Amino acid sequence: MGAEEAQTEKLIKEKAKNLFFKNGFLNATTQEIADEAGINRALIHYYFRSREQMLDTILDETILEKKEKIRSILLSTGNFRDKMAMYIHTIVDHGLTYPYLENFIISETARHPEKLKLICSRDKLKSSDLIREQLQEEIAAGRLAPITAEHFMINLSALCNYPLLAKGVLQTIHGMTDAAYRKFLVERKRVIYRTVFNEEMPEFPAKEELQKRRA
Amino acid sequence: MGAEEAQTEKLIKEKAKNLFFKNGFLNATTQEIADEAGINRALIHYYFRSREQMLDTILDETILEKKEKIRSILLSTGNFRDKMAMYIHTIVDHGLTYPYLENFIISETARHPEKLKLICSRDKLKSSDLIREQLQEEIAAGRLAPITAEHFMINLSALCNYPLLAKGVLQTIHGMTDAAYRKFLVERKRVIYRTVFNEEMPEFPAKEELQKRRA
DNA sequence: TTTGCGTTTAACAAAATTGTTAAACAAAAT
DNA sequence: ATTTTGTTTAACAATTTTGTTAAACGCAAA
Repeated sequence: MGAEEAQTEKLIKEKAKNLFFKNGFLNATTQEIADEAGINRALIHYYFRSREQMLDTILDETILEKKEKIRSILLSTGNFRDKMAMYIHTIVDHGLTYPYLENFIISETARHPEKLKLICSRDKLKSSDLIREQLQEEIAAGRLAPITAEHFMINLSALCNYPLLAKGVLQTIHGMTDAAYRKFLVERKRVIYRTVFNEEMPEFPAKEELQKRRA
Repeated sequence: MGAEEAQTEKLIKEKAKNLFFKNGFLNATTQEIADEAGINRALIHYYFRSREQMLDTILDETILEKKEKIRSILLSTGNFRDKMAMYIHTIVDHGLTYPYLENFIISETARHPEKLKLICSRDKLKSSDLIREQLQEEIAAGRLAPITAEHFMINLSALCNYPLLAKGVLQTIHGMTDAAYRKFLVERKRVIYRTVFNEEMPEFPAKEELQKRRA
């Protein structure tokens, strides 16, 4: 053993994440997950006790991962616009991996509001709180039209997340292949920045810088 | 019967729509729907043959209703910005009734892509096609920063729909009651207009005008 | 009244999904 | 070699969910 210790458990989580967050199969059965991972269905119960508990685990992990990325950007030193550019990059790139994550959160928590409360109660500061001060500076300096931190943050979330959420719909309407969709998302980074700030996105953050952050 | 002819069928559809599109119970069972409508489960099969077919019916109806509203606005005569203001009003107001509709579409069609193709194939023109000409005029006249019709329309969709999609999440994070959420959505109409056009939203469309359109 | 028709129901059947258990298996420790 | 420990499996049981059917009901027309 040793080497394979948590191997299978990891494999199951990985494949489940793919089904739910990458392919948007919101109602994947334990059997389908087992098939995807090439293992027996009972194994899922061996490692996670129940389907429910496995779901909670992978959801928790994935949300935490994304939230950590966001926090580290919003809490970093640096000027406001660069931070926001970084935010856009990070969210959109994350969405390239897990386009349906937000969608999953939304429907999962519609059914189990207590889970959402638990998730939210863990971080004391909302992301809008983390940008409020710098945002107000920007506005005071006349570099940005007046807007509350909440609306600003929701604008940004909306512009970044919606194209991910609606992946299937957008691809079908505009007849995009997967490659075309990826290209479209990359374009969108600039569009989002322009829409929010009404000016071109600076080249920073450089790709190497992004790589570092992502690691 | 006569009077009660399609009474029950309508009731079932109504209640199902509430469960799915208003409350976000994406996996509501036929039993839950029956309970909600205060009728026997078998009735649902009597009227719709199967759960699947009932789902298709109410989804079709609701999408069509929303698309008709959008089309009538985009195809109406009138200047570009007023149309867009009307669009924002309409989408957000529709979302007050059915916040989880988009969410439902997304996850339903992730599982059954052929349904999405069917829905999309019915209208030959995408909404981005309907605004392209006027949008380009605005840009040519220097009243709007250059942007493709696709990105513009997706920006608008994102800003309008995301706060609806994420209703539960937003309410929980910001501790909003239902009343507070409604107020927030109304505020957002102006925010969206400002974000897209970088200027205040005109008072038009007047409330009466909106009422007429909605009817 | 009773006949007929659409509606509604309860009871049953079938299928799908989840959860459990005991036994087989493999690799490391004794 | 055999015992131990953790892993994997197949077979079974329980539950949930969907779909079917035959009979009861109520109202309108004959």
